[in-house]
Amino acid sequence: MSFDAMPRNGDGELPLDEGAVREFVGYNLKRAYMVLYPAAQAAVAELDLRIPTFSGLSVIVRNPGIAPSELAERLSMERSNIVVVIDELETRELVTRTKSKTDRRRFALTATMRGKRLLDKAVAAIRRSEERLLQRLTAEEQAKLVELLNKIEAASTD
Amino acid sequence: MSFDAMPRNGDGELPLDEGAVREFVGYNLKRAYMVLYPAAQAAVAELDLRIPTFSGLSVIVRNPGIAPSELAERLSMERSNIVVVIDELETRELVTRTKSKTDRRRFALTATMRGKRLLDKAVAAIRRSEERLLQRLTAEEQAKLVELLNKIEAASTD
DNA sequence: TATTGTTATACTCTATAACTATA
DNA sequence: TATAGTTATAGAGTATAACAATA
Repeated sequence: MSFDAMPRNGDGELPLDEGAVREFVGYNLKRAYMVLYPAAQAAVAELDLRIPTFSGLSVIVRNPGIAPSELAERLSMERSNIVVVIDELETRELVTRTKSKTDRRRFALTATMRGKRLLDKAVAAIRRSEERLLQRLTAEEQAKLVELLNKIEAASTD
Repeated sequence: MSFDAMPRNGDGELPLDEGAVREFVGYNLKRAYMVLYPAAQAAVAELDLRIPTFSGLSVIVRNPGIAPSELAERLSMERSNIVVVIDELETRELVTRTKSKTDRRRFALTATMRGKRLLDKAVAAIRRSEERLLQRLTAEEQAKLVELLNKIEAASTD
């Protein structure tokens, strides 16, 4: 059984149908992402960070000596775009770039104390943002959500 | 109890830590989105459609006579960007733009038979794409995922 | 030859400002 | 005065191509 769409009178009185897009997981994913992303963006903007720069810093802090190409792969970013991120971090003295001794093509990236401290602030800011926006989800639901999202991510290598 | 990050030797032998970004729902959301989105993009590209254009068509088909501004609100897009979408759809004769009689500022958008047929093909193409990428999720898991995503989306009005 | 870092450039989606015609 | 559609433009994130230095 099916229903034909009802013609509209142009006055906006009838409720709008969502359209076929709603059937897709990808669309629902995007709509949720568009809630969390701008909020996280605003949170780190107060610390003069962009999201890609924050992400880069967060990986460098946990992996002292990491090379730009490794960082790029870890974040699924292009090397050319990672360069810009590292430039930002180095200019602000949040990260140091030192030449590798074993392979002189490479750089070793290390977070400064200042970088670590700023990361802590940024993490706290995004946490506050997500806490507010994820209020309707229990801790179990949030864990389940991440689990399901990670299954999709893992499917990319199939 | 905590562990200090282990310094790297620069040869890429040690496994890389994910970084603090992984704790955030937003990051996991993005990673999953970056799997589904390019796949959907490739699917509709075979029909010479962009994702925003496909989305617009899908809403117009289900809401004959809808106005551009209503379409923009339904898809959370700017009116200025919706104009481009409608231009594409009208040029390809997938949608007709006719002046409203009750309010001459408005247009009534209606999908042509050709538009409806193309939408069916596009929907089928994205379905195939998602079926492949969501294989690791049961139907119940997919439903649960959408439910949780929609809770996040609903939080944007809090 | 292949890889690392780099630069320059282009592309997509999204956002903002200003204009016109109608209301 | 407010709204609908429109145009032009800018922004952010991402992607591609080419190059020098090094392996």
